[in-house]
Amino acid sequence: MPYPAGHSSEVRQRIVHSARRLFNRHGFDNVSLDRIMSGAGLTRGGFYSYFDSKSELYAEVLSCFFTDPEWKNCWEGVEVDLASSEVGPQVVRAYLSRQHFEDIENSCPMVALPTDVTRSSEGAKRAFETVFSAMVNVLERGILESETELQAERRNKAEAIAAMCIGGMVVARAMNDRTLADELREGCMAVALELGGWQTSQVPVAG
Amino acid sequence: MPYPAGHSSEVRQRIVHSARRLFNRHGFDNVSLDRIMSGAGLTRGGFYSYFDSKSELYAEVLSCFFTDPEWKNCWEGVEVDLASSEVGPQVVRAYLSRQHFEDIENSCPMVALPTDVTRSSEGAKRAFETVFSAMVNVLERGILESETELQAERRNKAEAIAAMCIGGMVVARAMNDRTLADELREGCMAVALELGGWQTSQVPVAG
DNA sequence: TGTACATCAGTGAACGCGCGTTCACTGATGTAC
DNA sequence: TGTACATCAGTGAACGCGCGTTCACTGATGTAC
Repeated sequence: MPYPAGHSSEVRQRIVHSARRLFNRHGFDNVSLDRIMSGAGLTRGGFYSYFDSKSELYAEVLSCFFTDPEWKNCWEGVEVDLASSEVGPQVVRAYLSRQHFEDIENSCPMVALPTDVTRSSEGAKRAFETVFSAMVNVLERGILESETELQAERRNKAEAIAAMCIGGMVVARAMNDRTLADELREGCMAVALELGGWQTSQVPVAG
Repeated sequence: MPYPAGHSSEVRQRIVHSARRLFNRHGFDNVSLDRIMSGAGLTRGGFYSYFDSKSELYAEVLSCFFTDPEWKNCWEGVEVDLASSEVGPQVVRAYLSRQHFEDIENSCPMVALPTDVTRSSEGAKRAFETVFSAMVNVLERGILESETELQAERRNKAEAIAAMCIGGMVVARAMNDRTLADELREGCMAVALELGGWQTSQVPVAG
């Protein structure tokens, strides 16, 4: 055993992190193994000691996002405490924050890569599903059990809020006009918070 | 003038349509000019008589979607009448329909290509913005003026509904499990219709 | 402590391939007479 | 009506390039003695 135990898993993680940064910015297909490996401090050839093919990385990058303890620090300045009863509005505010909008490299891959996943393998889609379900679970827990809402209705709302968060960010990033993007992002935030019962209706001040 | 007038614009449209089908399915970067041109019944070399570069096509494909009279027939079986007072719920139902989910080639490019646009040129982003604004305008007009809602609030709601429609479809397509995708799509439809004031709360029957 | 060694993580040249783009050419077209 | 011609839409071979993947090799490592 010429190399210390844990060496290989540490290197593997470095490759995945490098890939996530590059994939988030350029998509699956516009990133070469050269760039991924040099981002991890290695050279091209070594890749195949860790993965069987490039596409095997896709699912790995997705799965690691929510399991990685790092993700909670991705959107600086926005606290997310999974145990808190305020977790619902916290997640919505963090997800639709200006920080998350701007920080593409550390972005949630559901915002940066959804259509890449659609065109990709079953494994990547399964990983996407898991990440999405995790997000919906967190939001569902955050919806107050007050009123006479049935559980199915709460689940339904949580899914819709998640879709609005992801959709709002995806569309905002595809726009050219920053003002329009901000308006959309903040509008989605207000409506999502109201939907979850976390804030009463509030009209954004017209510029 | 050895070729009839209108010949060149007819060919140009054939190229754009071929490109739209292929882009929608495979993304901007995974489609070669060879495939686009042969889809239009031509060969590679002719492309540069119509466009300066491949990326010039991106914006063109996006802009043509809403201006093209074809789009209203894209999602077979779902009537959309832009003049109708029922246009709001009609657009939501059509957009989140099973047909639109399945028909990727004729899909709205905002669902099939949003992250490709994010990584693309300013021109493509401007075109995306225009298509999105058109959708928001239609939804806004569909929101009843009843109640004391201010105009800014209606606009805000229309944007949020559009983001939910796009986000719901994007995420549903990235999933592996068809049942989960259907649940999400229908859940978003119910919540979007309620948000627009077009339907009272309705809990989907649990399987 | 010091030396020889087996291991294997990582290297980098090489492969076949498909891409976007260019360009000299072809041949179908409407026109002139 | 028929023939010669100028035009230019479309062709397809060629270019340079970067990619994913392979593989014979290197050299840093911990171990044996």
